[in-house]
Amino acid sequence: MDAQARKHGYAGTQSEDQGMSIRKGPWTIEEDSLLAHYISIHGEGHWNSAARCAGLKRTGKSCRLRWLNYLRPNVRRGNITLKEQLLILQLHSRWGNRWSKIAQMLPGRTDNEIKNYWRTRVQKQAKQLKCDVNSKQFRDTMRYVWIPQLIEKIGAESESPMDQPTISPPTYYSSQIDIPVTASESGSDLIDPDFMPDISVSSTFSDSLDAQVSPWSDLTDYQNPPCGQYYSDSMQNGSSLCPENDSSSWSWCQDGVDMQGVEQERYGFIGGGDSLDQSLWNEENIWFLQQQLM
DNA sequence: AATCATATCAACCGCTCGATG
DNA sequence: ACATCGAGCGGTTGATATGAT
Repeated sequence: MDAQARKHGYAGTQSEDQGMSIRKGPWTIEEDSLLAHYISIHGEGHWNSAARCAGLKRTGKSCRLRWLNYLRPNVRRGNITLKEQLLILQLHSRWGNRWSKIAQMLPGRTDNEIKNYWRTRVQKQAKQLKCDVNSKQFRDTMRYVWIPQLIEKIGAESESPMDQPTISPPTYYSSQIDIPVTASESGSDLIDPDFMPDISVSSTFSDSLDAQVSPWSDLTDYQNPPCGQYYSDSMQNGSSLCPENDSSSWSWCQDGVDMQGVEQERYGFIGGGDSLDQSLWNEENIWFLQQQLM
C-alpha cells in the first residue's frame, strides 16, 4: 500500500467490497462503537459480513483485528508484568514465535502485544549482545541470566505484603519453578532462593554480561546478574565439566559446569517449536505462572 | 527550543489452514 | 480430489511518543 493511501485512511483498491473504498489506518471512535455494537448483538465471527452489516468501510480482517486487540472485553493493556515477562520467555523458549498460542496463556494479552514486546524488548537485547535472537548465546543468556533474575525479582515482590498479600511466598515460588535444573522428576532439583543472589560468576561471563547486557526494562535492572551456581548441583549429570570446547562456539564455564555441554545435552531450540524441553518448561510451571496472572 | 534518534504500538499484508460445496 | 473462501497467524511497516543532544 502506498503511503498516501495509508495517510488518508483509504486504500486505492476495492478488493473485498465491490466498488466501495476500503478504509484503512487508525480506527475512529465511531467505527469502534459501530463494531462493538454489532458484535454485542451478533457475536464474534463472520468478520466480512460484520464489516458490511455494521456499515464499516473496513475489511473483515481489520474488524477482527480491531476487536481482538482493542475492543474485546478484558483486553489487558499497559506494561507487561514481571510474571508475564517470565511466562513469555518460557513459552517462547518452548513454542517459538507462536504468538497466539503464547497469548492464550496470558489472560487478556493479545498476540500482537506479546509479539511487539518480544520484538522491541527481547530482540533489542539480542541486538545489543550482537547475536541472533535464536543463537545459542542469546538463549543461554536468557535461560541462565534473565529468567533466574525474573524469578528472583518476582520472589522478592511476592515477599512484599503490599504487593501480593495473599499468595506465593518465595519459597512457594521456588518450589514450583524448576527453571535451570536438569531432569527434575523427583522434584528435588529445585531452585533454592538462597542461591539466587550473590553468585560467583566466572570473569569472562560476568564481564561479558556487565559489558553487554544493558538494562532491560524490568528485566535487567541488575548490575550483577546472578547466574550459574544454582545449576551446579543439579547439572552435574551434564557430564561435561569445563571441557576445552571448540573455541569457535560460544560457551562458558562456571562453578565447574560447562553450560554449552549442558545445553547440547538438554536443550531444545528456541523457536524450534516442537523440540520441547519438558524438564525445564514443564506444564506445572506454566500452569502455576498462569494462576499467578489470573 | 529545536532537532534528531530511538522506542513503542496499532494496523496492514501475505501466507497458510481448515471448512465447505 | 479440487476449488473457493473465511479466519487466523506471523512478519512488517509507519505513525506517534519519548528521550537525548
